[in-house]
Formats: sequence, structure tokens, C-alpha cells
Amino acid sequence: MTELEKGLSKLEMDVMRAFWKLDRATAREAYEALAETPDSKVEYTTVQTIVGRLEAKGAIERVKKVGNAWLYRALVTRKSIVGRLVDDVVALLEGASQPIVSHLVESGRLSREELLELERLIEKSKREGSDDGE
Amino acid sequence: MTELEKGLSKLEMDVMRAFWKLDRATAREAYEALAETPDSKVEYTTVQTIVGRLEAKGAIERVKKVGNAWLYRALVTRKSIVGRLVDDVVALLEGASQPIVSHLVESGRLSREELLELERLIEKSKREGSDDGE
DNA sequence: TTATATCTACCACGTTTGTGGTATTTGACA
DNA sequence: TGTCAAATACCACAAACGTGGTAGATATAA
Repeated sequence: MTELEKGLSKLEMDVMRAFWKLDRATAREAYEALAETPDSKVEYTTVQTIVGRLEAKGAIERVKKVGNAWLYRALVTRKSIVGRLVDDVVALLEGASQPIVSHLVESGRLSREELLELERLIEKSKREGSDDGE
Repeated sequence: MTELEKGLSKLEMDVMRAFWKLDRATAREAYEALAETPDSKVEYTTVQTIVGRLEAKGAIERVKKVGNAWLYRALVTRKSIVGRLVDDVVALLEGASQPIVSHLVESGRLSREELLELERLIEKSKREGSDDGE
């Protein structure tokens, strides 16, 4: 588990995405999930290698054998990885996090539903943790 | 410039942070800026190497010689790098970007000012790009 | 003008990552 | 129960990264 501290590489992230999406999957299923996304040119054996490395790092684990293939499931949550990545970006911004949201809003990536949900979150946050600063 | 497409590594990001913060800096100044931040244990020569790689990648460029040292400045903007990183995280979330904001709000990283600014941004966004088909 | 502290230029090298091949095992079916 | 497709185990290797050393150029100070 401590092997994970250093984070996952780009390709490893892509493979994790497959496990998060499929919940449980064999190496081949993960490969197929990757192949579905545009511009994926990794071979099956490459995915196998990555899967092995992910297991070695403790990011996934074997659940059981199905046929002669292993079924894996994610041990690290998408949430935790996303949190770490976002924190890295915040560090890059010297602690400012607002530019991240600006980017999302400005690039139109937040749907109206998400915006409304966000407003609710903001209201809640303003009420709760409002007395920590100046 | 196309060498940049593949992105920068973690350490390279750290060094870029110095150039963004200082606007213009020599390798030594970048090194010192890095050394200020807690848990930085890179040697000066290491930073020099990274600076060289960043220049080779077109992420920074030489401005002029000051003394016998070169002064560099960033060519890539922090904004563009942040945008790319955030987009990567969005991809990891299969297109959902709201969890990113949730993380920021929940971990209390958005100050009240940022929240208010964000509300304004949301209002504006709701008015402008509101008819793109839901 | 010469010494000396720096800087750059270039090199080295172990590790991680990206990429995929080969050999061997094994489950499933004819 | 033998064969055969498919999975795993293991290997290989180049490129990128992290890390830092050394030699030679050079600006500045004495």
C-alpha cells in the first residue's frame, strides 16, 4: 500500500479507469474498455503488464479466477486518486484553487445540473465552515 | 513546441512553478525557490538538468545573460498547464467534473472570497451558455 | 591580470514507464 | 481425453525521469 505513495503513471491511470468503470474486470476486459476509447493504441500484452504492475503496487487485487483468467477489482478509489491529483494542481497554483473551478466553468464542462448542485454545496459550505479565517 | 505535447513530469512542474512565481529567474534562483518549499531535497545540479530539459522542451526560454548566468522565463502559461491537468482529471472521471469541485469545497480549499467569486461566475455562466441542449 | 567562485556544458546511471514479445499453463470443448 | 484458444508468467528493451558529478568557460573582485 505504501508502494502507492508515489502515485500512478498516466497509462496506469487509464487502466484504473477501466476497473473503476467496470467495477470488476479481467485484463482482457480492461483492455477492451481501453480500446473503446478513441486513440488507444496499446496492445493487450501491454495492458497485461500494466495490470501486473497495478497489482504489485496494491492498486488492484485479484478477486477470483473466472475461466482461466483472473478477475480484478480496484483497491484505490477514484475519489482518492482524484483528490490527490487535484491537490497537486492546487499546489501548482500556490494554494489557489479558484482557477481550477474557473477553468471548468469557462470551458463549459459543468452542466447546469452540476452548477445547481454546486450552488447548494456552496451555500452549505458558507453556513458550516464560515468562521475559520478572518 | 510540439515536444510539450506529452506534458511535463512532476519535477519539471515544480521547477516551472519557480519560473511562474519569479517571472524571470536563473537556474540558481529557481533552485533557491524550490529549496524554500518544505521537503525539497534536490541538488542545484539536478535543477540545472531540469532547467535544460525544460528549455529543450520549449517550456522556458533564455532571456539574456546576467553575469555569467542565464536568465529564463516561462513560455507555457500556468493557466494552460492547469487546464491540461484538470482536463486529464475530468477524463479520469469519465467527463464528470463536479467531483473536482466537490473535493475543493469539501476540503475547505476554497476561501469565502473564492466561493463568492465562484457564485458570480456561475450566475454569469447560467445566463450565457444556457441553451446548448440538455 | 590573475585568482576564484560560479555558471554552463556534457556526461553518467539507476529507476520507472511504455511497449510488446515468448513460452508455458490451463480451461473448455469436440 | 486430447487439442487448442486464451490467459498468465516472465523477459526484454528503449525512452523518459530523477539525480547528481566533472570539466571547462567566465565574470568579478583583489
